[in-house]
Amino acid sequence: MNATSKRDRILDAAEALFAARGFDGVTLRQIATAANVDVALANYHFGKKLALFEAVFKRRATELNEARLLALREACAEAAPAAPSVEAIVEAFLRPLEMAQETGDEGWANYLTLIAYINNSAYWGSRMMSELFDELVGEFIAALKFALPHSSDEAIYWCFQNLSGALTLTFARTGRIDKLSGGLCKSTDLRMACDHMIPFVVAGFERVCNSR
Amino acid sequence: MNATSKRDRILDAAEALFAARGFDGVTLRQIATAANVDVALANYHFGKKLALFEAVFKRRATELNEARLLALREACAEAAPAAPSVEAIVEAFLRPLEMAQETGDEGWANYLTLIAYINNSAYWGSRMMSELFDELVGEFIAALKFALPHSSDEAIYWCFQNLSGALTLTFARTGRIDKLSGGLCKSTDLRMACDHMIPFVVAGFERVCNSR
DNA sequence: TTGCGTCTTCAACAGTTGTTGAATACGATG
DNA sequence: CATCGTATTCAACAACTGTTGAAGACGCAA
Repeated sequence: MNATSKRDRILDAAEALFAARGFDGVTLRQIATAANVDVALANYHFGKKLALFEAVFKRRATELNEARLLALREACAEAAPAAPSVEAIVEAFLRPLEMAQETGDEGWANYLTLIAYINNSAYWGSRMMSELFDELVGEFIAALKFALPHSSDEAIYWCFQNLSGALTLTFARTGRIDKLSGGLCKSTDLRMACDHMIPFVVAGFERVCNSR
Repeated sequence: MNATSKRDRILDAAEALFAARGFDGVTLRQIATAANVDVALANYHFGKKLALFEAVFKRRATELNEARLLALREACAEAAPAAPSVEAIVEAFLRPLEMAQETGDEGWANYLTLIAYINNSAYWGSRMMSELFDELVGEFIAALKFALPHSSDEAIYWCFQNLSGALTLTFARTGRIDKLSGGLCKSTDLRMACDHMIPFVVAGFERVCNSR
């Protein structure tokens, strides 16, 4: 019924389940059942449970990073030799995520939820995010420093943390905003979230990073 | 060596461990060991593991909510009959958290990290946050609508989500900003985080919620 | 066919999990 | 003292965990 290989089915099932319940909240048997596969097969392809977790996390990282980096380079090139606007930088950071969603691929949505889980986790956060995303984030921070030359570095890092937090909670798709708004806002609607997040974040950067 | 009751020691240990590793990442035996207590005692006082988890989560909720609500009421009273400023509302939401930290009580810091874990979790998020915090959040949203009369409700909810996300990631204390900034910013410094978060968030609200 | 490397299944392992019920200690009340 | 309710410990349960090694199935080359 499913055309993909068993190896990919394991990755997909693990992606969905790890995103929903976290590393410790999921058993290999649950993953195997969801993937319609024998328990031992996960071990054959990926080794230990932790290695499977990392494989899921790494699978889509490079594709995502490349799309973001490309968008940033374009924004910088358009504005050169001047600095790009903060808005252009933030757009480059966020818009590629919508494309990921617009493919209609539920896997991408699960992946973003997994990122939210890891990035917000006291245990996994610094352990796993740095390796795959710090280089990219460094480029964005450099661009922001260029766009906000009067700002202290400290202010830029804190503002970026605010951006990262807003994004992370949106990725998590907890459904809380759906309840709070009485159904007016849907936490699965990444496009609407970004449409409101971008001007919000840009205004924050401009106010905090221009006054010192 | 510890003057507190065993029941409280269990709560404290569970708070710290659940915050660090999540519900499924912690065993009752780890909690019992950390609290220097027998395994079965947790079951005697709290029943099932899930009930202990909820007890930890509820323990400090009312105190936190009351402090926030008091701050909001004061801000509203000062401005009455006009609406309070967005800044005053956001301050009322965030400043009580610093007081929690300034007591030097490590338990409060752990509790806030636990909130971050729950609020950002796809599984626990809407399940547990609503019951304890929705009433309070409703009051803050009402105040924000009053302070931003030209805004659509939709915009206010999305902006509040951004605020909530920024706050959540800061609570999580993942140490990632420490690495990114090369030690310039410390994720344990809640006061510095709030000092940058408040103007950031206020600027976001004002821009997004005044243009429609 | 035979062989061979890769993929997949099966059965089982030792260790750990949450949870329980009986037994024991404690501390106040009578 | 004895009594009683609460608090705590002890030992053990059945269920489930990640992981493993051997056995089987598959596809392809010779």
